[in-house]
Order: sequence, then structure tokens, then C-alpha cells
Amino acid sequence: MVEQKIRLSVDAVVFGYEEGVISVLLIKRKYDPFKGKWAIPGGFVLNNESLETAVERELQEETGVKINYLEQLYTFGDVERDPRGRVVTVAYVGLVRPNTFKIFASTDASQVQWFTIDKLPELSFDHQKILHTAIARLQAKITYEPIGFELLDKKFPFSDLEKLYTTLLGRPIDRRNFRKKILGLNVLDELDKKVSKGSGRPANLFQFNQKRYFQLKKEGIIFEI
Amino acid sequence: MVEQKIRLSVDAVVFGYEEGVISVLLIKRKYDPFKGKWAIPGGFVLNNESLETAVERELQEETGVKINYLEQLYTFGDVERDPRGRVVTVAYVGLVRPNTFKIFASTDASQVQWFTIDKLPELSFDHQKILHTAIARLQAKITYEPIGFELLDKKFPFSDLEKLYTTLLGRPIDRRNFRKKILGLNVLDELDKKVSKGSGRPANLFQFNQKRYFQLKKEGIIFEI
DNA sequence: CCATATTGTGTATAGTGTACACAAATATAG
DNA sequence: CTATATTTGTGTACACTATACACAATATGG
Repeated sequence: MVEQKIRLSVDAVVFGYEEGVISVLLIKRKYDPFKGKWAIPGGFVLNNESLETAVERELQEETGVKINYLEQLYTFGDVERDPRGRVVTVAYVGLVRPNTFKIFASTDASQVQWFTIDKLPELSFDHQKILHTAIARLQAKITYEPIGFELLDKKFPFSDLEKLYTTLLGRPIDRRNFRKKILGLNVLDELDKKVSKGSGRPANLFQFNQKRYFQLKKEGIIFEI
Repeated sequence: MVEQKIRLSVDAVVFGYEEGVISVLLIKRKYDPFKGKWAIPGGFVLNNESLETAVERELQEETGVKINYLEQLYTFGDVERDPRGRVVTVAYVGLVRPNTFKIFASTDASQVQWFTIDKLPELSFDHQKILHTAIARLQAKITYEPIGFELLDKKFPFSDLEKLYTTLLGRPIDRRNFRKKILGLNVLDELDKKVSKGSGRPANLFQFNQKRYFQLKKEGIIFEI
């Protein structure tokens, strides 16, 4: 058998959410190929690190991001996807709270920037395909797993959650029914604190109760919007 | 940077269904490591073939199976998963109609055999984990994608479909409601033919209409059990 | 204090899911 | 040939869930 000449990389589509806008974290490539073009952060896997570790390391190195939630998306292995030769990449989806750290470019990245998902620049490699797959996954998944909370502050007013869902699903949601449904799932704790931003009645803060969620999940109760 | 020493393989969990029994196709390994032990069929990816091609080739080589439906499952990359060194594997799920071909062992396999999924032998590598992931995927997916038909003959009596679902979901289904729901989805053509096996009233044959399914899917109508 | 903005809340109706039983058409045993 | 067993095919009533919808409460800003 001929020696295998396939290299393995990981890439991470990192989503963030702030004030009604979903963004994705991209880097500007410092080196060829695609030097000066935007790309999903990622890089080659080291011999003795797991795929998840590789993703977290590359993200830390290139962007300064510390990931909050990470899941494997899909493995892209088209023969011609990388001009340097055969590179198979395991893509991940990450969720972060952008306000909890500062991004900075380093190593392979000359710039790091948040792009709102409907104003994306041209991307390197097959990264557009990966990004679209990631968006589809995120949209599908928030309807049956409580991952939306990973994008919000730990304590959030209900309207934030509602705005997140309308944004992600791209369609209006009935405010009363949505609230009824989510609260009916019994995975949110209502706090005593209130918060007011600008004018309007102050909102109660809520917090996702992960422990209760796992308990309910074990009992077979499913999260569904 | 140190040279990357990671090898890439593909594996396929192939499911078949016959007469109320879900089986999975396993091979007995001819060579070390795990010589003489059962394993999921698979092997190393060639430099110039896509991942899907690699799966199909390995399956053909080792078992003689021609796959009917194939989807990527998950990529397993634990550092210690292969005693030969670092091997990352992209696992796939395949569905076949076992009665449409004859299996035979060759190349790396000394034996090929169908195992019913509740009587599995001890497996090599992390293949048990992969297999369980695949079973979970199959169970979940038949409830929201019409993949069950890939396991049945092209023309089938309704009771076959019903039995497949009760088997896969592991719980009884109300016969009338199930029929109502499936036929209401409007993706089955009722044929004029009848078939009788043993005693009992002969059954009408049905056929999955893929074209209509894709049409409906495009219109936003979703398959759901 | 008045206008504006945002949060918080209940009910009626339509639609969907679920439980349930018996007749029709064949094979088989006697 | 007849009786029995076996499998298919079908409808309705009820419970539950999803959906549509409007107004009062509490703040801010001029």
C-alpha cells in the first residue's frame, strides 16, 4: 500500500450573539494559500492532542476566544478542497458570549473580526460551504436542544431569549405563546432581580437551570420549541 | 512544526432489516491488531479518493455489500483509539436490503456476518462506541427523515413498514394511527398488486415516492412520525 | 405630567394526537 | 366443505396542544 499523504485539520465556526445580531468569528489569513482572505479559524491537529483540544488550541492561538459550547459539525474531505494537497478537516460549531473576552489576532491570523451572518465576506477554501452547514445546524438545533442559552448572558431578561429565537429562526414569534412554552418546560429559574435598559417596564431576569434540564431529559421530557 | 503523523480511516456501520430483525454487518479481522475479533468494516482512505468513495470501496472489498443509503455519522479522533498509533476515523451509517446481494469475506476480513443488534459480539478498537452512536442516529433519524424505506423492498406491504418502526423504536405503535399518519404524508403510492404471505388477508403493496417527497420537502412540508 | 416604550398576562378556537373494535379476505386444520 | 385462525383495512370520539389575539403595569424622557 502506498503511504497515506493526507493531512488532518480542524476548523471552528464560532457564533456569537449581541443585541439582536448573530455574528460569526472570522480571521484574515496571514499566509498563503488565500493570504489576505477571510477564513474560519482552524489549523492542523497535533499528533497527540484530541480533535476538541486542537480546536480549542487553534481558537485560543488565532483569536483569543475561549469557547463556551462546542460540538462536532461534519467532516469535509473533498479531494480538491485545499490547494496545498489533500487536507481533510473536521469542522466544529462553537458558541460564545462575545462580551466576556476580547478578541485579538495572532499566529496565522492577521486580523480577527465578528461578521453578522447576513453580511459575510468572500471566504477561503470550502469555508462558505462549512459556514452554511453550521448555520443550518444552529437553526435546527435550537429548536430541540437548549443551546440558545450558551449565547446569552447567564442572567438574561426574557426578551433577550425571544429576540435570539426570532433572529435565528428568521421569523416572528408570538411573544405570549413563546413565553408560555419555554416557562412550561420548567428549565428556567426566575430571579428576583430586575433590569431595565432604556425606557419601558423593567424586566425580570431568568437563568437556565442546566441541572434541572438534565434531570428532566433523563426522565424523557424533551426540549422542543 | 513537527510532521503530522495521523492516519485517516473510514468505517461503516451497515444496517439491514429482515422479518422484524435489525442487523448490523461485521467482519472478523484477518490481521493484527485485534486479529480474529469482530469489527465494523472500514479501512484507510486513499490519497485521491473522497471519503464516501473510500467507504464504498472498503465495503465492497471486505464484504461484497453495495450500499443503498450512506450518511456521515461522526468522526472519532481519540488519541489512543488505535494501538498502531494515531488513527482518526470518519464513521458512516449505511442502509442496505440484505436480500439483494450475497455477502462474502475478502481482503482484511476472514469472515462477514450479520448480527442482530441486541446480540452483538465483543468489538475491536472503539467500535462499540461507534456502533452505539450509529444505532442512536438511526433510531432518531427514522422519526424525521424517510430513511426507513431504504431498508425495505421497493414494494412492500404496509405491515412491513409498521414492523420496522416498532422494531427500531422498540415500542408498540398503534396500527391505525400509524397508517393514517404515514399515508397522510402523501409520499407512498398504493399499487394495485397484492401479496399474501401465509394466512390472512392479502396486503396491498406500497412504494415510496421519492420524487414527491423531495417536492413536498421543498415546499416546507416535513416528514415526522 | 404626558407620551412613549417595554414587560407581563389569559382565554377561546382550531388542529393534532391518541385510544379503541370490528369486518373483510385469505390460509389451514379437521 | 366447514370452522377456525390469521392478517389487513378502516372511522370516530376525546384529550391535548398549538395558535391567535389585546390590554394593563411599570418604567424613561421630554
